[in-house]
Amino acid sequence: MADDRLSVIFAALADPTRRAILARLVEGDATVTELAEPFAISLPAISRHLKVLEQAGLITRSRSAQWRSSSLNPEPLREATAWMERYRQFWDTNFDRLDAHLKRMRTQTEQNEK
Amino acid sequence: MADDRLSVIFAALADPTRRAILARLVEGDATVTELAEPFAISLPAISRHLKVLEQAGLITRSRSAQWRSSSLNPEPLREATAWMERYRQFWDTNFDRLDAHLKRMRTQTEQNEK
DNA sequence: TCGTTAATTAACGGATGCGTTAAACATAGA
DNA sequence: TCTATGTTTAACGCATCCGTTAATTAACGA
Repeated sequence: MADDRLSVIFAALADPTRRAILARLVEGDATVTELAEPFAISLPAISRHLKVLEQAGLITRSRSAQWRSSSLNPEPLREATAWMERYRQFWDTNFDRLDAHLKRMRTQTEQNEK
Repeated sequence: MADDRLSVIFAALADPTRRAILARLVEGDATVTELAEPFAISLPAISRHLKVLEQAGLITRSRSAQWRSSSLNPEPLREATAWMERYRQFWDTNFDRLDAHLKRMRTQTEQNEK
């Protein structure tokens, strides 16, 4: 896999188990065992998923005694959506209104600066 | 890779060459050869990337004589952003979507003007 | 029909992804 | 210190991804 940041983020999201883990973390921090509970896969597998999420910056982890707590850090999702926003005009008709509005504002600003 | 729709979409986006192809298609439909031109990889490799994008629904293809034209279909991006939107409240405390969008657009515009 | 152009498919190699089980590590606590 | 608990690392198997080159398919056009 390419190691640029966006690729790492999208790759992390391309697994349903990892997306489910993120969804679970919305409800609050959780330990590895807690996160593993809903899934029919081994603990080491979950551990690896968490590593992937951590490397993508989607979670941060803290240790307290022998427990490793994961917490959600959705900032990378902002980057990912920012990338996709560039395509919004192709599916979102509201964008046209917004874009027109923006253009008007810019024109206005430019005139003000003259 | 899991074969659910979101996984397929995110996996398709997890490659910089494929994202570059999508970016190129914003400017209009293109043939395989045209799409391959900026890259230092072989035509068959591009052909496979296009297949991945097509299976993710991100492009549609038409044939005219011996040319296969690709055109952008960003609908899957809407699905992907829809999934991510559920996390927006965690990164955008102001939650002023319009404002954020305008800010992004302005930045982009400024960069384009440089 | 033959040659040219456009694109895909076939066959292969190497890297990575995702799962497993077994072993190791880290900490708490009797 | 010994044991239990939580988690990670090691080692492996198998599937998939991503690239290559060579061969094949498809359509045009002299």
